[in-house]
Amino acid sequence: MKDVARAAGVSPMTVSRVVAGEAGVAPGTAARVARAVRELGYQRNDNARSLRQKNLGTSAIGLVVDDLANPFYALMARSVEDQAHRRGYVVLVGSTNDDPRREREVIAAFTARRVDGLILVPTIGGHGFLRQPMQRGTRVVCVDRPARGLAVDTVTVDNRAGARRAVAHLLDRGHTRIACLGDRYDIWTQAERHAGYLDALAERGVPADPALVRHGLRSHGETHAALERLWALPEPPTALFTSNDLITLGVLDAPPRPRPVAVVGFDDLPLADRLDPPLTVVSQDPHALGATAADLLFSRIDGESAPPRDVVLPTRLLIRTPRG
Amino acid sequence: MKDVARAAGVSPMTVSRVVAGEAGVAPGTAARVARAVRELGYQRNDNARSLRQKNLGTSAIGLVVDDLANPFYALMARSVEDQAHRRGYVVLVGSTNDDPRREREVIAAFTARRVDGLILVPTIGGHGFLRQPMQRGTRVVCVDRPARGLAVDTVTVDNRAGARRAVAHLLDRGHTRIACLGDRYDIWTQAERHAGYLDALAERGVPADPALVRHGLRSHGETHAALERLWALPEPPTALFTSNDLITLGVLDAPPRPRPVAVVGFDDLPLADRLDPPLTVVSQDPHALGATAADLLFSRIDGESAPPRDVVLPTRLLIRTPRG
DNA sequence: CGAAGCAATGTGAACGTTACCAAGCGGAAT
DNA sequence: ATTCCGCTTGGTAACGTTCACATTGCTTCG
Repeated sequence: MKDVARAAGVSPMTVSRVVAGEAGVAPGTAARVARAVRELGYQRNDNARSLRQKNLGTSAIGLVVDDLANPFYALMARSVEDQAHRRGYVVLVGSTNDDPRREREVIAAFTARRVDGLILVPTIGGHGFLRQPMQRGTRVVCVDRPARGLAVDTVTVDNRAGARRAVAHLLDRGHTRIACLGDRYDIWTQAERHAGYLDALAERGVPADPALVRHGLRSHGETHAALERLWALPEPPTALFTSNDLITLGVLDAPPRPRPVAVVGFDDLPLADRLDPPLTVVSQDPHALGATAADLLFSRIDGESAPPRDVVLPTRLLIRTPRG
Repeated sequence: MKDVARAAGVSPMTVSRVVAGEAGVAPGTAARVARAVRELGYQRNDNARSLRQKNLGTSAIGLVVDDLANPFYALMARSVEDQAHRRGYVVLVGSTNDDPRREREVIAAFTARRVDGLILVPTIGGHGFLRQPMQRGTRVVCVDRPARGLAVDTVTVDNRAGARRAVAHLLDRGHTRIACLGDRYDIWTQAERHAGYLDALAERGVPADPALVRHGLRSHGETHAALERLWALPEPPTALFTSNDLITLGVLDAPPRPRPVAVVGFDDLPLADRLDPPLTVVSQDPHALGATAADLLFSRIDGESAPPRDVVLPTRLLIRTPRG
C-alpha cells in the first residue's frame, strides 16, 4: 500500500480510501491511485483490514459438517457457499467424521481466525468450548442435528415423523417383521429415526422385536454382517428400514436373497427410481437445510437478537412403484 | 492477551511464548500463564499472528471447484481437506459454476486473505490475475483441467484415452451408430472426451457423423431434447457415449425407448451396477486427484521449486454385464 | 474583508501479535 | 571478588490497515 501511495504521490490513507471505494476523494486523485494500483498489481490485505476494523468482522464464516464427501452435506455446503458469496463472505470448511476431538480442533482453527459465524453439524461431544467465541461475537447455528446444551438457532428435519411414515408404509403393505438398520445411536438423527420406527410399530400394535434392530453400522461390511445375522433369525424380516443413504447402499450392494425383501430408506439416492424394484425413500432437502441455516446465521450476524429458534423442515415419503 | 498477561503477572511477550509452545519459559511461569489462559478463555488471534510473522504464511489454502455440490468435487474437496487438516491448514472453498467472473471474484477474495496456496479447477477464462498473488508467494495447483497459459503443477486424468476405450468397447459390441453427448466443449475435459470419441471411430474406420454429436448439455431438459433430436434422425444411434455423470443421469431419466440403447458413461455412479441392464462406465478417482493435488501444493509450499509438473492419472473402464 | 464552512488530504495511533535485542539474575569459573 | 555465561523475562517496533482528528486551501456569506 505504501508503494502505491508513493507511486501516486499521496498518503496511504488516501489509497485506503480509494481502494475501499469511499466518497470524498477528488476524481483526479482517485484516478491516479487507481492507476497505480493497477500498475503495481496491488491487492489489499483483508486480514490486516479486519484486524483494524474492530466492528466490521472478518467477512468469513465456518462450515463444519460430518463429512464433506457425503453428497447430502456437499449440497448443504453449496447452498451455504452461495449465500455467503452473495454477501461477500468467504467460507471455511471442515469435516468432523463425527469425532468430537476433530470437531474441536476444526472449530478452534476457525475461531482462532475470528470467523463471524459458524454453521455446525454437531457431534455428540460437549460444546462448552464455544462459549468464549460466542461471547466474543461469533454467531453459531446448528444444522441437521441439535447440540445438547447449546442454546443456538437450529435447523433440522422431522426425522422421527419421516421414519414413522416410512415404516407405516411398510406396515400398510402387510409387513410385520420389519428390521431397522441404523448408524450409531449417539448420532441424534439416527436415534430419532429409530424412535420413529418404534412409533409406527406401536401405532399399529405390532410388537417391537429387539432382534430386528441393528445399529452402529458404519460401512458396507458392517451392514452386510448385520444382514447375515437378520437372515439367520428363526423368523427373518420381510422388510427393511434403512436409516441413512450409506446403509441403503450397503443393503442394495449385498448378495441378493432368494425371496426379495422390501426396502425403504431414509435419504433419496440418484437412480433410486430406476432400480428393479424401484426404491421408496424418505427424502429431505439438503439445499433447504443449508439455505435456512445460512439465513438464520446472517440474520444473527446482522444483529438479530431474538431467542434461539428451532426450525424443523418437512421430509417427503417418495413412494415408488414398478413402472407400469 | 494483555488481560492474560496481567492476570498471570507477566508481559504479553511471555504469554505469546507460552501459547506458541516455545521453549525457554520457566515451568512455574508457564503454568501460571496456562492457568490464566484457561480461566479467561483466551484464544490467540491467528490472523494477527500471521500478519506479524511474515515468513510463516497464513496456514490457509483455497480450494476453487466448479461445483461443490457435485459428488466428484465433493470427494476431491474431502481429500484436500483431510491433508490440510493433518498439516494444520484451514481450507477456504468456493464454487465457480464454470463462470470466469465468479472464479475471479472467489480467487480474489481468497488471495486478499493471503492464502498460502490455491487448488483450482480452472474455468475457460484467462488467469492473468494470478500473476501478482503468485509473485507474492501464493502457490497454485490446477486439478481436473489445465489452465491455459498458466505454468503450474496440474493433475488431470487421461480423459481422451478413457473416452476412446469406452467408445471402442461399444464398437466391439457391434455398434457403429454411436452418439456422443457432452457438456460445453469449452470445458477442457469435455473437449478431450469428444476427441477420444473421434479417436476410437477413426481407429476402426467408422465414419464420424456430426449429427450424432450433441454438446452444451447442462441439464436433464437439454439432454432430453438432444435425445429427441437423435431419435428423429433417419438413422438413429444404437448406442450412446455420455461424457459426464449429469448427462448419464439425464439419459437414464429419459422416457424409455421401445428398442433399448446401449449406454457407456464417463464417471461412475452409485447403483450403476444395480441397474437393468447394468451401466458400463469410465471411472476416475476423485480422491486420488484431490490427494495428489494437495501433495503437490504442500510440497511447493514447503519450498520445492522444480519446473511445473503435469500428473496424469489413469481412468478405468468398468465393464458391467447383466447378473447371472 | 474577515470569519466561517466545506472538501480533500495527511498525521498519529491503534488493532493483536511476534521478531529482535537488551536487561536482570544467579551461579560457575578465574 | 570479579567476570562471564546462560537462562528467563521484558521493552520496543513492526506487520498492513483504518479510525479519529488535524490541517490545508478554497469558497461563501454576513
